[in-house]
Amino acid sequence: METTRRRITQAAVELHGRIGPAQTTIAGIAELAGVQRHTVYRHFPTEEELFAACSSEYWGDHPWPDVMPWKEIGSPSDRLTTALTALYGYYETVEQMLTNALRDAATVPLVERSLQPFTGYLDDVAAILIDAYAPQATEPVLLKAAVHHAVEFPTWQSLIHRQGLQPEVAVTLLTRMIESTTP
Amino acid sequence: METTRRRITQAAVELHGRIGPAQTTIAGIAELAGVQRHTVYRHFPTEEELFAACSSEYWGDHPWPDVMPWKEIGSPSDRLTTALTALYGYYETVEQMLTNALRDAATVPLVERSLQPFTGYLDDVAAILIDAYAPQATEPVLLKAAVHHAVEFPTWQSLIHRQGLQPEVAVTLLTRMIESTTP
DNA sequence: ATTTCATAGAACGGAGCTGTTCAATGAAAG
DNA sequence: CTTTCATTGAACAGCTCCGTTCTATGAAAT
Repeated sequence: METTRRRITQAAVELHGRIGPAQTTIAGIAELAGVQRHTVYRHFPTEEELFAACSSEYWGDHPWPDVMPWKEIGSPSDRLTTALTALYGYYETVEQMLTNALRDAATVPLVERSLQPFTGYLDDVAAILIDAYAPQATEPVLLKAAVHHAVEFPTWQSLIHRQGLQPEVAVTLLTRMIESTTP
Repeated sequence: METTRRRITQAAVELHGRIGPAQTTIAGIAELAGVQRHTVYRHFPTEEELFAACSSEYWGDHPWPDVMPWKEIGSPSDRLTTALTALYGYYETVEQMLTNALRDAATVPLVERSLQPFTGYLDDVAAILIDAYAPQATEPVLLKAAVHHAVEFPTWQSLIHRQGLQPEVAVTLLTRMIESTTP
């Protein structure tokens, strides 16, 4: 039955967000799903398939901000502000999961693999932002580093959570950093 | 015997740096120290005492850069550059341990407690740097956030490792970000 | 009406870790 | 020389997880 499968992946996603993938056990998933451990193994013979199902499930529910509209924005500053604001709004909604997943990626190889599409997306975002500034860039290395840094989730965590900035203020600060690398 | 105790704490520190505190087991420590598990329990009845011994051992071997000289530097820019450069050099030497400890702090309460002195040190550093700029600061909130962000280990990780910047270049970039908050 | 199949429920052996206990060894201190 | 004490080595019960196996139930498909 399809509903059983979904209850399992939903339970897994729930636990990944609550305690993190590293601490999530098959036993825990089965219990939360109200299912026998055995049943989990039937649907997902390998952890790999389970992780894949979780990724689909989660990213399906939390799609990344669409980058297409940003490409239409000619002004580098506007493009940057728009993209960063959207991205930071998105981070608010996926905070728990990203916090746990990025933390556990270092210890659980499967988690790192599951994050690769997201990492690729961030690289795309960064490339689009860099492109806008590229023509006038006098320090391309610094520009690239600054944009990639701005786009990362740990940077959002630092500025928003630990430094207590409002998202718009954080965007302002990072915009200044990035634009300090262009004339 | 005192040497046994030190072999135990050294083994523990070694494992904390290699695989992280969260994955470090008493059994593993005993084995690496070439000692019976029992012996570990004798010297450190509670995990708390073991962690305390590890902290002393590690911070003793890797003392934080002295902040006193920085207070003598009148120029805010010079003070900032000097301090950040020293701090970033220090981060190179404690990278593994900080990477693991900060990651595991979220899941192992004892690790978080052990890190509090270090966190306090970073706050001191930030305060000293902010002080230098404070008189001319027109946006104190931004200034404070920027300095705290610059001083954090995750920021160093991002700029140095993931963005691939040279330390001096990273310092330059962050200096610009910070100084963009003052006239 | 019968077969098929997903699931429940229970159990197995194996692994790794925990904290504790016991007896044996050996070295240093009195 | 004798006592004290740190350490060894081995064992115990306990816990949680793993992956697998068996039987039983029940519902849906044919």
